[in-house]
Amino acid sequence: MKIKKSAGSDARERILDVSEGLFANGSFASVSIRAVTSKADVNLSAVNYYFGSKKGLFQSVYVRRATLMNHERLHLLHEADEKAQTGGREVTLRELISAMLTPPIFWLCDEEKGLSVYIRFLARAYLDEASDMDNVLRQEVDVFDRFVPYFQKINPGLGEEDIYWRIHFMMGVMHHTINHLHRISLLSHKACKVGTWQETRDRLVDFCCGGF
Amino acid sequence: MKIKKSAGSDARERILDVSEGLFANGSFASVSIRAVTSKADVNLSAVNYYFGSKKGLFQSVYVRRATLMNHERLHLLHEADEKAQTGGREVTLRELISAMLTPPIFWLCDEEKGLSVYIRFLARAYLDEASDMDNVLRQEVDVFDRFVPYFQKINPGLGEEDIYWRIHFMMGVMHHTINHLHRISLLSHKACKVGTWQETRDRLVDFCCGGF
DNA sequence: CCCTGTTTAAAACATACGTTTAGAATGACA
DNA sequence: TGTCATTCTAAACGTATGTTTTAAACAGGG
Repeated sequence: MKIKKSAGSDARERILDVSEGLFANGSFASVSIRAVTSKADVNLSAVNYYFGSKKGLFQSVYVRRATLMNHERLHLLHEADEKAQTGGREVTLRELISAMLTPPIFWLCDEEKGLSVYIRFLARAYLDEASDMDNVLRQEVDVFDRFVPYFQKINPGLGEEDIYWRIHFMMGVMHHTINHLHRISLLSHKACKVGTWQETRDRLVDFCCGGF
Repeated sequence: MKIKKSAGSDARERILDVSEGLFANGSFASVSIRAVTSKADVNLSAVNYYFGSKKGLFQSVYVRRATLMNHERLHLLHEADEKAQTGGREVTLRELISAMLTPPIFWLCDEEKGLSVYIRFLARAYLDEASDMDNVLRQEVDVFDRFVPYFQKINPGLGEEDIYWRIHFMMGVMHHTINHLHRISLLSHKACKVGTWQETRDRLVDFCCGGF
């Protein structure tokens, strides 16, 4: 049950990398510790040694990058706020939505750094009961709370309830886009191709701006 | 490997009902045949007897209701088309979107008939690699194809590609709404409550109409 | 009634799973 | 160099899994 947090050898990191990938493609139950350890080229007991349990591993995969992503969101919000203040105007709806969606979409499309895997992991983790995702959400909720006043300033007619519903919907579009990006070509009989991440992000932001 | 299709005893139906519920709440791998059979109060071997395998069971759960739902969608489309023709006008965007979203949302919120369980099952099945969902999608794709000309007539400026992207986004909002309906109250600090299905549907359709 | 096909039942099979244990290797520091 | 905590390894444990097998119960028509 003891969970090590000290500066791990690279074995620990390798386990996180590998399991992040496997959890991104399969459900919690369908990914076995043995699959993880053999692919990470570490001993079977390493997972239990470093993370205490399979569930501990899963949560560690989440934690490793979550804070950074939400930090990026707040950074973009802050940037937009500053730019608006110096320009003597309000933050635009598009800036707000873009601040929320750009980090995950950007990460998603950045194959090089392996962040894309994490995003797919995240989107899947939302649905998996095995991972205690209410705690996960709480971190995101805190971030979204910071956005709410801006939405209200832009559209004073909107109640808090309306705003939360729409944020909720937005996350829906995003997670679905993430999880089914490859399927757009099937759905469209190959008419659609997945382009750059900016293209995807713009389409998504367009859609969400319209929704708001 | 033989799959029975004849008029089954109610054991077969009971297995479908129970596993539909279990698969709606957990991943394919996390639901065991033993959990299904014991809850359905049938013998362990019944699943393999009736459906050949666990995967066969999963697909049978899907097939049992899929055709009906897509039929409802087409029926609503047809209805809207007729009403428009007699009125001497075009089918509206809202009618189109409503035709696509109403059946699943309606089913989702109809606790009585147990259809809601199927919708949650469906939304989850989209993400589960264990179930060969490309075949599943093909059935939906055929239905959506019937909608495309209408979208084009409403907005001739839109290319096929744009339309498929937006349909894709719409499905995203819907599946997310379905899977996380209970979470809206957490996200909003209990400001939002889940009301009637019409209310949910209207919010959803509003959002999607805006997106289009 | 017996025969035939279908359905249910119990048991066993082989394998895969998460976890634990006991000990070897390693490396830092005295 | 010897000590000690940390890291890694190999093996085993107990349990749960999907599936198969064998045979019993059942139903309907000749």
